[in-house]
Amino acid sequence: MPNAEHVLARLAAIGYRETAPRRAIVDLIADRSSSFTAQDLYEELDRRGIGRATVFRTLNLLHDMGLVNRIHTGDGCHRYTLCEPVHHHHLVCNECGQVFPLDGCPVEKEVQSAANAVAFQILGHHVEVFGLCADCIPKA
Amino acid sequence: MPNAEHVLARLAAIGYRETAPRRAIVDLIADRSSSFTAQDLYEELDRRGIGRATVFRTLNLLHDMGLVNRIHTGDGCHRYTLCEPVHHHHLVCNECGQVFPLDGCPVEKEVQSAANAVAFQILGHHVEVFGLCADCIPKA
DNA sequence: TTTCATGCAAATGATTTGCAGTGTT
DNA sequence: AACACTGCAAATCATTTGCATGAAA
Repeated sequence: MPNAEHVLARLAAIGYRETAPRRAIVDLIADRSSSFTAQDLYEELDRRGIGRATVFRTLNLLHDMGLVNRIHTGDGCHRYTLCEPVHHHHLVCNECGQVFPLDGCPVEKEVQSAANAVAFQILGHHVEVFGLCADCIPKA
Repeated sequence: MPNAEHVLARLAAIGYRETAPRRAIVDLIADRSSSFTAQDLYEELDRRGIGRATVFRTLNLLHDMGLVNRIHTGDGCHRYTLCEPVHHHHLVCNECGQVFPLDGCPVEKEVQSAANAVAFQILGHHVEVFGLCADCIPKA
């Protein structure tokens, strides 16, 4: 669970500048225990004068560096989580966005033999498991 | 591998009308061996006077009925495949969109115990494995 | 003839981009 | 002083929606 300072340090190490907006965004992300959307962050940051574009740009930067995880939901937008750069997936609650990490990856080995059979070179994969967390089951 | 007539019949059975645009769309889909986007279909169908909205509406209908599979790619839009309504996933080529079905599902059992541990109710999941097919490896 | 489906164009919503000004190094 | 970074607004892109017309039952 990388904290805000750690993330900023990583950025600086690669030559990115430590700016106030980036710090604000990373701080905000570090506080979240569950997943969030770009819009969630923007609603907070808009008041502080930080633009939408900066939110998206920073999120992309963090994602490219492997510091945040991008979750492909079905509803048109993405959710993000701040997490360790170890390959894993999540259970994602449809209602509140809370995430529960899954240990290991059920896909990698299982699929490799099928790929070999057709000479397919696997470059990556997405797995998203969605449903309702214990808190939200009553509401539905 | 459901053919066009079969799909139309399924629609009719539930009370949907058999219209010329729907027939054209389903025919076009049935001809594709690989995956396609809504845009792919629209480029063909536009000439025949079929509107973009109808393409999306029909694709949604077919997807809701489980007659096409929706693939969540990273690049902002969806890909679709016509396939049997049995739960499975695919290898998807980043270059040409060709798909290779995977037998079985590596996720369902593997993840259930983790879900039970936190009283999470699984409603569904996405799995997309992407990479390069044998034909496209040389190009990259 | 009643109801569903269509095409069109405008609306939406998430994300990106151009650009001139600003803050970091 | 260079140049990366920012906010803003306009631009994209995929997809949806409102509405009046046209076709299927």
